[in-house]
Amino acid sequence: MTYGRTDICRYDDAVPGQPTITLDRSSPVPLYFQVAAQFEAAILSGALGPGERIENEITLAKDLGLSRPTMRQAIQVLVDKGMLVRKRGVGTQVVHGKVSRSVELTSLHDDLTQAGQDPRTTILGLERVPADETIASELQVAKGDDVWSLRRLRLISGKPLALMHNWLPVSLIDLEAHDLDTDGLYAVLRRAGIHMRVAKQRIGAAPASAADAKLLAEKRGAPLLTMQRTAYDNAGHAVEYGSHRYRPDLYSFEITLVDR
Amino acid sequence: MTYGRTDICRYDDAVPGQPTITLDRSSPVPLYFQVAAQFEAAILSGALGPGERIENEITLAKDLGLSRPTMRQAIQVLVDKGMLVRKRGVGTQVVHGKVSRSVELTSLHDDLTQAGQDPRTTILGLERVPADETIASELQVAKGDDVWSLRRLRLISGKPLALMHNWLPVSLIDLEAHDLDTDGLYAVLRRAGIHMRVAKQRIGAAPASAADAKLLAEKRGAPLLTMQRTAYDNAGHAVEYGSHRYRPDLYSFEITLVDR
DNA sequence: TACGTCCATATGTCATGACATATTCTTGAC
DNA sequence: GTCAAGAATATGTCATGACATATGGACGTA
Repeated sequence: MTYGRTDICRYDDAVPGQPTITLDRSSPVPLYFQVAAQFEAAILSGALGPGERIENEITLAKDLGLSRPTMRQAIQVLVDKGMLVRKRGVGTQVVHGKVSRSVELTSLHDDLTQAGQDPRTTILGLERVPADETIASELQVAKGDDVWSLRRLRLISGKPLALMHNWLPVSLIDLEAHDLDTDGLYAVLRRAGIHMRVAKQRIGAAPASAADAKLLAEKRGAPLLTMQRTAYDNAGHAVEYGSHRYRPDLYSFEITLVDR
Repeated sequence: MTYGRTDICRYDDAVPGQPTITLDRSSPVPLYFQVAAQFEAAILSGALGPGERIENEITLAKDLGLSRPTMRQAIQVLVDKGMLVRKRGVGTQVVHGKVSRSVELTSLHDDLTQAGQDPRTTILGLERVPADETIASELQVAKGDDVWSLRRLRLISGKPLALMHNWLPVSLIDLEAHDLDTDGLYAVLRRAGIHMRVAKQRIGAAPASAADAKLLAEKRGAPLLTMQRTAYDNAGHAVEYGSHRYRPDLYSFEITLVDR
């Protein structure tokens, strides 16, 4: 059997509950990713329920016309996401418990948009300022060097949700306030060809200062959820440092941990 | 060249900065894991500094007598941990910025012990109680079924750090208070042959209640960091549900996110 | 009936080989 | 001297094959 550039392989499983997988070998999207995405969709849609076992790797690979390593790689993607659990000698099954999207390398704006909300943003300030000790260290620039300072208030359904303060190296990008009105910071960076690769976050809690309280419509001293994040690009250079405050009644962090 | 059961391969690189890797093919520890662990040690010790490039996969594999997929798998472990960054056509390098241990599937007790602290625990209560709606749903048992209810106060250097409330299915294990005096809950579970595989956490903030405040030596209404966690074992069954409160001046969560 | 052994099953680990593609450097032409 | 084409390099993806090992059930024996 020979595969042309536009071959499409379909695999209709007779077993009820097993999803229908479609492969497009002409697509630039890797095969393992195509398989993983379709299994993920099946799990999220409920076609594959919690605890349900999927076909074994070898059979799946054969039916789809793939090698076992490729099939394994596809399954591994979902195991890493905490959606599937492998049991040696037994098989692979969907995890119990409701599957929720885990914390990924996205901005708050992305998160909210994907959740079907309609986030709005007020720019409180965009200016170039000299980096203090902390900012210089996080962004790997010299103390006193100019950096962007961006302060924003994020609103959801008209209610203030988060107070965000970001710092970026001026060498990286020319920020314009009107770009940030409609899109999130990360969307602007992506358009400029800057892609995040690694980020380190610290999540804590702190009382609202008088200024915080006024902007977030809370009382002074009220508990706020805080997050500091430093993000790095492909080259490993610091791209952004942010210090944010969230209203805890409107926002929380969800994380899925997988032991390997 | 033939490998016996006790062969030891060593690889001394002439390039400064490249770590010395020792392989033990008689060990039950997978080869890729041995390689990854030694690279990780080299990075954490500073022998491999931020931004430093490591040898390419093919050369490394050849020098160590491994296949490329195995070498790749070893590197992938550290890429997943956010310690290495791959750049196609260029090479693999250590990420910039200080490398910190990311949030893993460990308990607070494990975290503190590893950090060289000396955590102490006070058991506030250990009893069997009927599960309410929330607990029953999280632990996948019927509402009203008996579950363990465990309340503990964690202290560090004599200061109260966290107030922890855990629920576990009674069918899982027989909990004894004296076991929990010295070790953490997760250590007790591990000894009983119960291994966590996946956990879902939600991190937020809330004001201290009067009872919280008294136990944590804070004022009523003071901000507390909160975390709810449900952990699942190999089989995908819920093992533990916990609702915890932390003093934000003494504890925060650190997370490393990696985009793939 | 209870227990232990054996076997089928499915994932875990590892080797070899091949081609695709992004990146960077070098070389050559205008 | 500058820019573009091409070569070198290194990771990304995929196929094939083999053996190791944990799990669970079936079968046989005491």
